[in-house]
Amino acid sequence: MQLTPDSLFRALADPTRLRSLVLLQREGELCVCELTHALDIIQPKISRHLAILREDGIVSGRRAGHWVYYRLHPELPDWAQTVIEATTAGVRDVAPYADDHAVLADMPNRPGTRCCA
Amino acid sequence: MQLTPDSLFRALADPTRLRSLVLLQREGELCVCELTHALDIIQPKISRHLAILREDGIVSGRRAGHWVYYRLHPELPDWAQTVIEATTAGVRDVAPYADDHAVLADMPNRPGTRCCA
DNA sequence: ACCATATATATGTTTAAGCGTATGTTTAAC
DNA sequence: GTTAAACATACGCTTAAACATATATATGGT
Repeated sequence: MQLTPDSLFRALADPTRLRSLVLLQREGELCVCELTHALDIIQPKISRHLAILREDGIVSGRRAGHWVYYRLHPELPDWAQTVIEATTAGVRDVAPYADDHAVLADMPNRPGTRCCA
Repeated sequence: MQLTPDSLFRALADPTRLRSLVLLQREGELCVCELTHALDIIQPKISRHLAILREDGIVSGRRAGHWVYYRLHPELPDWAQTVIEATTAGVRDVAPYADDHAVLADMPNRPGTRCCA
């Protein structure tokens, strides 16, 4: 199934999905609980939006123990990658995207991080 | 007033607006009747969508006699220009964007064109 | 002044999309 | 096999956005 411009832009049109994608572009891979924390949005809402992005082929998820990690879909068409990159570059320093990144960096007990350096 | 990612992507999420913007990116400037013809969409619908794009600062219009010509807004932020350029490049050859372009090229009596070479 | 053409807006209706809450599923620890 | 944590889905509701049709506002020609 091919990603159409229509479905990509409909996906990007929702603030929760856009913030998630910008964060994924910056971080590479994040689990649901990290997104939930960073965006301060309740878990079912994050999950539902990730499901939409997954169905459109915009992100892919992998399970690892308790956690499910999401990333931008590795086979995104070039133009779509460019769109997401350009947007991320353009909004790095503005609200709420900058704050999402900062809040994530301060998150305690992130899975996958060693507890002691 | 600044263009936010939210408003740009909400704008791009509608097929009529996306097709119009792709065509404007390719052609530079078009009047309402050219868009109406190229997309085969009734005039009030085109006008309403152009009004939305205008209010968001995504396009600008100028009147010239009977006609109103629209173009991408000259002061679009870089990231937004990149988004529109990348999308246009990615969809040039796929439906319905390629057809829109072809239909426009075949349009008889386009305003602004000389009737004889 | 009147008419035709091009474009804009207004109105009422329909459709879709997001939301919160509640519940289901998967995994690992014990 | 029971429990708890992480994640996913289902349901009913509400809101917003697109639509078609009708009408209003330029503008230029006569």
